[in-house]
Amino acid sequence: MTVTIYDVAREAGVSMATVSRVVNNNPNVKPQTRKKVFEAIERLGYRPNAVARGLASKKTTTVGVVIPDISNAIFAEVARGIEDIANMYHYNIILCNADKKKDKEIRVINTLLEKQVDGLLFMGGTVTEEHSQAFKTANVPIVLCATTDENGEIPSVDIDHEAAAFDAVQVLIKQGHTSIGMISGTLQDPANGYARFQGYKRALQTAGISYDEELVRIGNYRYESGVDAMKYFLELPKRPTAVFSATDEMAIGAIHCIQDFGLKVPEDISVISVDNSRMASMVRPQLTAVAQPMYDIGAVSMRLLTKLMKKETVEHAKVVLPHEIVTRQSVGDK
Amino acid sequence: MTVTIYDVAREAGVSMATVSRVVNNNPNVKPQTRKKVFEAIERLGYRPNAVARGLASKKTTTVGVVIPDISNAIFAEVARGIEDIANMYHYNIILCNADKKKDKEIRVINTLLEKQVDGLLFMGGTVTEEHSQAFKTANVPIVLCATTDENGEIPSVDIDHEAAAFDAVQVLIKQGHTSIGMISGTLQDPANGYARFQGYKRALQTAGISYDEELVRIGNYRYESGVDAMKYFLELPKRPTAVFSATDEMAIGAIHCIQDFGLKVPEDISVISVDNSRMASMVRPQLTAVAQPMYDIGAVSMRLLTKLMKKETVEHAKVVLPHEIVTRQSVGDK
DNA sequence: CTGTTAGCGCTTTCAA
DNA sequence: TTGAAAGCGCTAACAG
Repeated sequence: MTVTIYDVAREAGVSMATVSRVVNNNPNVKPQTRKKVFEAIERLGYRPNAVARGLASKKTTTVGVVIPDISNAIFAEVARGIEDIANMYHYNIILCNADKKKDKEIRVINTLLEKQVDGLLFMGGTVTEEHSQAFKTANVPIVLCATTDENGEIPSVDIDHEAAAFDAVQVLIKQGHTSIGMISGTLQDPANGYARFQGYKRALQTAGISYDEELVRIGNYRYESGVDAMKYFLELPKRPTAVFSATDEMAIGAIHCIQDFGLKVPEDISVISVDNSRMASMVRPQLTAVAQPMYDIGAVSMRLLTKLMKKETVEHAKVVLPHEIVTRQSVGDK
Repeated sequence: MTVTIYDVAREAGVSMATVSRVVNNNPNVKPQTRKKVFEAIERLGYRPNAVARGLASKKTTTVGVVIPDISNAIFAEVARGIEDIANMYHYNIILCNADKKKDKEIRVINTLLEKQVDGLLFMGGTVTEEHSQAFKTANVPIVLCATTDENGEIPSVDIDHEAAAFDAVQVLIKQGHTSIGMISGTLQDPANGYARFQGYKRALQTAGISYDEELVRIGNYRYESGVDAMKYFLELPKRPTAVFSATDEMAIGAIHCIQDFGLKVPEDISVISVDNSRMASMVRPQLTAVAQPMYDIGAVSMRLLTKLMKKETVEHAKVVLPHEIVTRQSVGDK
């Protein structure tokens, strides 16, 4: 039924070892022999069995990717960066959605490890003690992607979320705004939630603006929650003149909410966010945002993982990618 | 270093076979023995090696997924449907982007087959003879996802793209429009391109409207190409009063182009599309669209694949999922 | 209910 | 430059 390396060996009149060498591009094979083997392979339609190879060589050329939700544009972009680089280095990726749920994350990490992945890319919610524990029992390298661990022991690739938020709010402040609302993610989320909120507070503080908790609403990163948060702000007796959103999608919700209310962006209210997904230029007015290089985060973390898997020494196991402000049309003077 | 089933057997004072039974939930094990084994597993921190298991059992509980581009929202949604169901049936997925490029597709199909996936989900451009050939040499089931093959030999899950387009254009016609532009995908793309274009033409014909090739522009599914196409229409001496776009994203580009031009949607020009991605409700006016159930296409195709992998007999190997019109605000009277 | 024993298809010394 | 042979860690008859 299935053609094995042994069949090829017999057909070509050589040993299994020789066929193996040919298949693996080992130079120690006489060209003539190589040719014979290739012909036999062709004739028999031989297809190497990667599972058997994996068992014998203890390498699967497969890496595991734990992702919150592939249907989220932001993560999908990271995934694409990962896959492109993986592909370049001849790795395949096993993708697992874990929805930032700790239990699910731990479960898939173990499954992935059972499948003998050569490395693991983890993109999730908080990295708890339990996560670290699971990582420790893996004897393959792990890279955190778009997250970091508190104690900074695990290699990671991310942006500085706090600074990104700080910079975004600074843009608003520079335009003269002093009443600045924030649509935040859950504070349980260390990167997209908590850190960005901290950046917001620090920017306010630096500018000598007092923090008003009435001006902070927690959303769930989705469009609708941006709409809801904005609705709340608009009904405030003294509503903010600018809003900082933790994500593009909520920002777009906010913009539409403002427009539906009969006000204009940025004339009446300015809006800025962090992300700069493709959607940012797909709204009117186009969204000014701090760009988070999602594709690069994926690509760089995969590249880092390849180095780790090859046991190359890496100087910077904690890489912080730069973010930048992309000025479009949603921010104006106070 | 690594603890194997043999180590567990020794530790528990039983044979490998018994450990294997315990690990695989085989009922033929005395509860007491089972307990002993579990304790040994716990004590040693044993983690079954899925690669060895795969080699011995000839099953990897892994399926391959060939996808055009995971960073495209539409496909990401399908992927999520696939993964959710895969997960439910204890399969993992190896994800490969192939950008609808034939060579790349063939290449990843072979890699996936080498990795001994238990089944394959193919989402791509055209299914050529070469594809069929590659599928034939696989001795695992294949399901086409959001595509179909011409001769209809391969199981598949998709919507009726021609009918979806027909229905969309009908909506416009019913509102009295007779001058209807189309922003199409490339006609090389059988499903999203050609079929939708055919549906457009048939709707026109059915309504007795003559086809005018000036009113058809080919885009690349992206926002910008929607803008460009619409710009072209707006400059026409006699511009259309309604536009049918093959995808949401191009439709949104068209809407913004119309608005930037100083006209209103739907008062001046109506816009409808096929997709109904989350973005459809993230524009003003919200987009009326024919909904393509992407998540379901993924879920159903994965479900179908599980049946095929279990060698269950399936009555309908060609499933056509229903589409529906989601009326929002972008379509009005002529 | 449990153990013995062949493999699964390949890589990798080691020797020639 | 090539071959022989010993595993890799597990499953799956088969026997008891």
